[in-house]
Amino acid sequence: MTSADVAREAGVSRTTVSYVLNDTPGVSVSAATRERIRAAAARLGYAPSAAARTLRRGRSDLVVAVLPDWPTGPVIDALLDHLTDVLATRGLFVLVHHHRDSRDLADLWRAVTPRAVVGLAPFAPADVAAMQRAGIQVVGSREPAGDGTPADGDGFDRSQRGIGALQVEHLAAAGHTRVAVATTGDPRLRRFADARWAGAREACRAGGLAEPVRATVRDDEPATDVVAAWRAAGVTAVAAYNDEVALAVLAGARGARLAVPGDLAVIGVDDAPAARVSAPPLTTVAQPVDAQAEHLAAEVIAALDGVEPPPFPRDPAYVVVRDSA
Amino acid sequence: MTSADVAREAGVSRTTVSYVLNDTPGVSVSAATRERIRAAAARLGYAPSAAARTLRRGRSDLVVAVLPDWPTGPVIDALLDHLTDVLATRGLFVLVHHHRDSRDLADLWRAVTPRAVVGLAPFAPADVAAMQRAGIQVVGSREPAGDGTPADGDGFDRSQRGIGALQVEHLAAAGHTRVAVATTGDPRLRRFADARWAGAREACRAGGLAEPVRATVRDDEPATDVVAAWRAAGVTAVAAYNDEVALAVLAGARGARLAVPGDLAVIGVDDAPAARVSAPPLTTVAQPVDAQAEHLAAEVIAALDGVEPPPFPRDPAYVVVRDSA
DNA sequence: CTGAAAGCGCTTACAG
DNA sequence: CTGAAAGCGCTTACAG
Repeated sequence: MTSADVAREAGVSRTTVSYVLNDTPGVSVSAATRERIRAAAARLGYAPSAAARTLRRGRSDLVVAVLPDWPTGPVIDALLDHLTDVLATRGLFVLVHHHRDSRDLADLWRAVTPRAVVGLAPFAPADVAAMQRAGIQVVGSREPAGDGTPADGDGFDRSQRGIGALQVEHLAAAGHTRVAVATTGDPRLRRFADARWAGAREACRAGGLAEPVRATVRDDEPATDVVAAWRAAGVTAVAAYNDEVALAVLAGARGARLAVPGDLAVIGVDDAPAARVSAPPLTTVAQPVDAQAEHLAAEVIAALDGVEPPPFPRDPAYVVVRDSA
Repeated sequence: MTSADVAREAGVSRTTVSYVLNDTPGVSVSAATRERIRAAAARLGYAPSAAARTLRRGRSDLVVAVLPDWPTGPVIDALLDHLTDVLATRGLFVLVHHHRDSRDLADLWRAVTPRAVVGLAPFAPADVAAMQRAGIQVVGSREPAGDGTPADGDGFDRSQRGIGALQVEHLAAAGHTRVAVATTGDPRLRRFADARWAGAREACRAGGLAEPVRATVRDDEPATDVVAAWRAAGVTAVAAYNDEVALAVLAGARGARLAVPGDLAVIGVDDAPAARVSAPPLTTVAQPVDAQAEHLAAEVIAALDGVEPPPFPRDPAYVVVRDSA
């Protein structure tokens, strides 16, 4: 089923079929002919070949969003949701790929030839260079330098450090001076975890608190032992990597017979639904997902149009105060 | 940068370049020439045009997985993860699309021309027909008939009903006779929710329990009022749509000063990490994700190879007993 | 063992 | 207002 079939069926040339079906501006085709062509296309169930179109035009209508390896969560979901909507208005489709390694990535963009690749996971510099050489717009974060210097350009690390700082500042305002950071053991989230830890340390220093301690806390078992150890070390407040980790800390406090927030204050990140129904309800850091989603979409659009990306929104996170801290 | 450039650089024809770079079987090219071609390709950073290749071959290397609209969760994540791995061994890429409506779907597969489309969300029959007409393999669930007849072919409804039944059977075995179902209000999960409700009713009937009651429970606020109403109606056990809903029921029980499981037993679904750290730890229904992932991948492979799909695994869910029921 | 040529289906200058 | 023709980059019978 090709445009030639439609042309034959409608009694016109492929040229005219293409003009009409693409609404090519600047060509005048009689209303009757247009109607005839559309009817023929519909009757035959004609769908143009994306491959041929892409080959001819030199670009596809696809945008690939590359995610970090699992797990992702509701914030990324919302970002992609919005991106999908915004790009749909330009006739572009967002396809999500779950990233494994670099080899995979190169094969991927070669197999898709997308208009743009949006990275929610950081890309290696070599990957970025290769994609750009192939004419693909690359949006999103570069890998940070190995020396701990934050990656430039996207504000990602600044934003993540801000979250860690916000947690500590909230705890400090309540009078806590010995703070623990409950970090995630998931290696895929390392970059986030490290940035937040850095932010927490900076905030402790800036606020004159003791150097914070850091421990890995699993989200699938009560953190009883860790909580007991913290207690013994004089820790009175915990900044958790996310709400799930915070819930495990809450369970650990129950196990260690500690009152929350009396004996131990706990603050999470994400404002997940479960944070509202825990015992006690969880104080947490929320991110204005809408603003971040707007920003990401704007970045992609800017890249597609070849203009300067908008500035990263400044420290957009805020504390949702409930009962745990 | 085309294969012609590589040919010129290596001093051979495009034919030979194609043979060597694709490892076409049955052609003999001298090792020296092969080496020269590979070196030239590497030096020039040559990547074949996916569009041209797809056009020529008549099929791309892409498989699109269509998800239901948000949210998805860890089970689906694991399914896709495994599918990605398995298909990678055949040189195929899995790209995920988050489905909105039918219009969107048609545009999508036209823009991608994938080898197969895997539906984790149900497809409308017209969509399935159109894709098949375009030579795309369609794997996954059809929309169930409007009259409540389960969709045939994929075992989906049978499996979901089994989950609802399993919850009720566990509660009945503990002596409960008045059971409530806490369902989700999320319209995107309606199909799951309805199937599980049907399974719960069947199990009540089969077990000689009273007809169950059903209420919608949000996962982001304590279900205090609903729990109080159930209590007044003599309900002693709740089968929740998932663990998040179960957590909200737990919070409702706290709010209504009810002991769990003494006054009210609660059972969830998913065995999420949070189920292990709640107060009390949550009894829940787990699904052997690995088996389901195997099955989905096998289904896709079968469709690609044009052979009969393997049978759907039978009632694979099981109860994880903790303290809440 | 290697190359010239056809053709996948489309879009778009160009000619009429 | 409409059509014949070129060409996007690749693969693969076919000829040598």
